[in-house]
Amino acid sequence: MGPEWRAFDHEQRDKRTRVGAPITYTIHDKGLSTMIDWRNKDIYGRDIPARNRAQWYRLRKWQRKIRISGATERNLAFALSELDRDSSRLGLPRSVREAASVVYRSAVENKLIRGRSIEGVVAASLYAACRRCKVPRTLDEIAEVSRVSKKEVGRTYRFLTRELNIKLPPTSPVDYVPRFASELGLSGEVQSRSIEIIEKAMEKGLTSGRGPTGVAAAALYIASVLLGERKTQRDVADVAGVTEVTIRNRYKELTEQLEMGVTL
Amino acid sequence: MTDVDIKIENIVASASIGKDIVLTDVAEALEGVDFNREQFPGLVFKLQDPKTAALIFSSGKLVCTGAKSIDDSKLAIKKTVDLMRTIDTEIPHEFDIKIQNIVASANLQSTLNLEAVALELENTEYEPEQFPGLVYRLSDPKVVLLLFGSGKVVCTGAKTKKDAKLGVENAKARLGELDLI
DNA sequence: GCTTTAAAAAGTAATAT
DNA sequence: ATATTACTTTAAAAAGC
Repeated sequence: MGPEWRAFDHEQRDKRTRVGAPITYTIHDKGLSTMIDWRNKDIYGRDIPARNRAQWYRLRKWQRKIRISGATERNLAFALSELDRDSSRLGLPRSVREAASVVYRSAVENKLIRGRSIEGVVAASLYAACRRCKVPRTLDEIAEVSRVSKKEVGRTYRFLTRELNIKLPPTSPVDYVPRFASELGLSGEVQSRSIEIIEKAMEKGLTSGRGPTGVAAAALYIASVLLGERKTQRDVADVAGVTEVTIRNRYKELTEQLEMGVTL
Repeated sequence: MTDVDIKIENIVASASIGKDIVLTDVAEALEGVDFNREQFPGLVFKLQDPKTAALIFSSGKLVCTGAKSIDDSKLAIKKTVDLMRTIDTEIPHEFDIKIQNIVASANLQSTLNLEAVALELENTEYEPEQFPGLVYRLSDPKVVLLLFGSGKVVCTGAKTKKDAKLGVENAKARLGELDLI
């Protein structure tokens, strides 16, 4: 995973360099930039002739706009670099990263960044995008790669979804199956069986209030045993980020309440 | 219409004694006191009967939590202030007590499919990854309910027992209207 | 927003036996 | 492997950072 995301990261960094978007460069009014005095004086402190005042005001107004858009672009560039970093560390495809940037940009357009950190809004946008794209990451995983706490990612996510009217259903355990199965090296048959188990569980109300990752982990564990590709609870627990106790609890509940025979 | 039994689990009340308090004096004279000004400006005093905790501030205002009934909450505050008066005899005998929040639990006697409730019911938040309960914000009365798959409910934010009960009843009625119960 | 208090719900986690 | 203990969420007040 190392080389891949590094290459990804470098590609993005190079792209940014090519388009010349400043990331960390502090732009003060140096170099080509010229201050337009806020008093009606020229650079020698002389009053500006009345006939030139109108033009002076226009220049001042124009500069204000430039300075503001400069800060906006600088922040957007920083946000996008954060998004690239988080996304690559999570091994997310470009489409998800782009979906997240759409959420972030609309957050900016709706002035939702005020009082919040760019990192936090980026992390929450990415969390939302992952869910929307059906490749969910847990709040813990998002918090791990960003330098935002789980609490703040969750809080900002709720704020964004509420303010931007983004309606996302709770994450389905089904959406975790492909990723977990892949990391465990489980076949497509096991994945299909897991999904069947989860759907039956949902119909019988066995998923209400339970963590999606725990349900997905238990379903994968059961399916792996049923189809002769047995994985240990420890291995499944590790990829799903839950404890063996949780897998055991879900496993018991599913085998008891669904028609499955004891396969332990 | 739908009679629901509510059990009050906790009450938060506040009061304002008309006089400033020297917290260090109270801390030395009473037992069951925790006071770290750097950590929190209020002095924490735990009363055994009614089993409550009071936060006492130098301004003479205090907060009482933990009581299971409005009467207990008021009694706890009076007992606490009586103890404070043994240190400062100038403390008035008359002062107002205001109930700020009531937390109650109830049982809808019917399991709930939370993912369905999340889809149909308005003003809800359901994130099972974070918490097993579904958060339902009611506007009339203005309370917040936590709905669980078991049918158990927690209602908080009410200032009267009537509103706590009404909150659960209105939530139950709404769930019934949407065929979610 | 945070700090502190109390309490319920049910799931999950960490630690003890 | 099971039994505790503890933390997640909700509301509200207090004084101050």
